[in-house]
Amino acid sequence: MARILVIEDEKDLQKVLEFNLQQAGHEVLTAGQGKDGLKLARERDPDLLLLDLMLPDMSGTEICKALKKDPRTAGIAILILTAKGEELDRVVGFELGADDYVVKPFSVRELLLRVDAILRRGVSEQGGQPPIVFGCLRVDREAHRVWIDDKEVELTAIEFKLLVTLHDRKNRVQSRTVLLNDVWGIEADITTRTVDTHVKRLREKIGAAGDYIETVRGVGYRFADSLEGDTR
Amino acid sequence: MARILVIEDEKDLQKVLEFNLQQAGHEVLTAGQGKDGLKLARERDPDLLLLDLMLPDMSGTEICKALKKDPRTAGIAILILTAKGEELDRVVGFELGADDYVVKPFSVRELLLRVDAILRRGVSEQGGQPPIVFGCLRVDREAHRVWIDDKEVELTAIEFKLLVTLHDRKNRVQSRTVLLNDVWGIEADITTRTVDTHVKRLREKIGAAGDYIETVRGVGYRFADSLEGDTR
DNA sequence: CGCCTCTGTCACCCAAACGTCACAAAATAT
DNA sequence: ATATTTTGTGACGTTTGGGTGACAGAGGCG
Repeated sequence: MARILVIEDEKDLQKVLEFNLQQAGHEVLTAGQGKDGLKLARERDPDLLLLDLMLPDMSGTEICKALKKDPRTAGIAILILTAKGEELDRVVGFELGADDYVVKPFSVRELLLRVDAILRRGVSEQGGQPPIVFGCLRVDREAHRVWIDDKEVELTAIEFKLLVTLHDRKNRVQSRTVLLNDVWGIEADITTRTVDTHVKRLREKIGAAGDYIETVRGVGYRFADSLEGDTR
Repeated sequence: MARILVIEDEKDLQKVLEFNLQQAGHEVLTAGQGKDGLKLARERDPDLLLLDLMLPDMSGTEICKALKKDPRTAGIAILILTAKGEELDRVVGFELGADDYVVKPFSVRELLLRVDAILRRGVSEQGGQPPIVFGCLRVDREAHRVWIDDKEVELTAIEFKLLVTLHDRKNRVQSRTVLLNDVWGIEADITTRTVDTHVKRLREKIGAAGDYIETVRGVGYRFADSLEGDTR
């Protein structure tokens, strides 16, 4: 299961994609315009973007560029939907950083297979992200290992994901709802102490680095953005 | 830059591959049939062959065999393109001397990455990859032989490939999905204990070196990156 | 100062994940 | 053809991790 953003102005196609992707067990976000799409991409941090190149307000290539330029969104895999051979040529070189493309008209089945192919690699192991080194904390995403002051600590899968997620959204408060959604991949069901408990365990395990995770009362949790001195 | 021969009967895919490989700076030759392909391979001596297994006139395995048998063409690296469901040949192709295979549909980016990986090895040439010597473990990739403490152990084809794959991705966790795709060459349908079982058999056979293969609960398996307690 | 809400903490129980085994199917050798 | 090896799969037992609810403590607000 992954979070997939579809940017496509043609309503029919949008519906078809949405339905089929959901059917395949994915969470689907949709946008009919480039501007909305960009905003959604930044806010919701999807795993994969299905991008129509021909949009009413801006070209898909611009979107592509914009996303790849920003480190926070550069990790999003992009699958381009393109209609014309001419467009194809420009994109195909992957100068834009797209992972794959499909030429319209395509069969839905074909598309789904490609989506799987991309997610198979992308979701679990994206080496494209910046390494995590923050104060006494060091994280190897690919190895799934964490060190505090050069001493390795063992985190469980969820603890690891929680840490990485918070760190990647440094200085932005994450509500429990958002965390449940992104780390656990479940719908918000806020009556539990699940998040708190895991934050507690995480803080405990990472010792000194536990201070980097700040509680924002009434809102959620936040990874500190700088080491000592407070707000600038 | 390298010279790459593509043997693929599906016209669309052929075009896409040709374009992208050229874009990546390679010289590309194409053939739609096995016979033409063999001829080209002999005449032009490419560095790499992208080989579809399902061809109109002859099977890809035959081509593979023919090329590997002739010392003049035995040095050509081969990357097999195989469709899902087209069984066989993961092991067969491997034993025939293919360097890698990719399951259709693949993302173009993924393919390009693999092509690069193969060519990179090819540069240093000589059966290519760095030799595997790690602790008490020693592996001869070409001879398909494995020693533990100078004592040879017999591995089956899959066990061997599993070991090599894990080792080549030292210190990077490989999920079962990825392993199924890369070692077995099948789409991920995880409801089985296939990977576990093979890891178990492998660990058993390689004795002391079994410890090098670490389980990362909730994620996958990982080959240790150094021998003892490590920091860094 | 007191109340109320939100968070930290703990211990328990269940379920998911893994290791292991045995067996059947498939491939391969004889 | 039969014998043997190799592989995939379902069942089972074990372990670990994670969700839950209760409770205490802290922080905020009037």
